Amino acid sequence: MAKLSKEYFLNEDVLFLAKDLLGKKLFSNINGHLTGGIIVETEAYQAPEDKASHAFGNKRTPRTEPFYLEGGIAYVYLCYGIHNLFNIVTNKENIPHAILIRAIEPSEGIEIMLERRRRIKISSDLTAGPGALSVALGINVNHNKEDLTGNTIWLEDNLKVIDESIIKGPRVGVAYAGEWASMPWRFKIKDNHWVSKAK
DNA sequence: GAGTAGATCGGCT
DNA sequence: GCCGATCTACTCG
Repeated sequence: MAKLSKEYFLNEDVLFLAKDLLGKKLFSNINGHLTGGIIVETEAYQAPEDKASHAFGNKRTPRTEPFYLEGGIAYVYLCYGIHNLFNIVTNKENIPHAILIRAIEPSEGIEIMLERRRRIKISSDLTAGPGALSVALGINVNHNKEDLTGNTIWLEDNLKVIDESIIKGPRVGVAYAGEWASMPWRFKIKDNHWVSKAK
């Protein structure tokens, strides 16, 4: 399958991309271990308007720098002091859009992912939720600003998911963002076993 | 099965 | 010094 190109991530419509990424494959090749799966759940963050984004109001701090780079790179940050959350930066330079990958359906390197997650058996929560997914794929804050068209973390074209199979809903864990918290910018594949359990 | 506390630390005020 | 784009384990039933 074809690797997604730089141009793909430069698309100006982050909501389209968040939806379009469903069904595509996310891979990592870290320390010689190939792991990956099909994206089944995403969330779009579109600053500067979006109060739920770290780059709300074009805020610039060392942490938010990746948002302003050209699309096609990773934004990885530490949440709750424990979890590495993996985002894809999109759109042109200086437009702080990003997509949080919330869940994948494991396909490649399942043994490796089980080991990283310290699990014996595969279960539906292996890669469900942004923190869990990063552990399974071996992604951490060292991969911040990583080029997503290279050979460490990349995406590939795969299934086409039709609109009828996509559920839209409000994003998770962003209640502080007021009216922006209720925007239906979370997308997931309907009836998929591998989506996160978050409400 | 549902509900909740605790973990744990960088970023920002 | 406070708190977060979360997960797990543990309780109770």
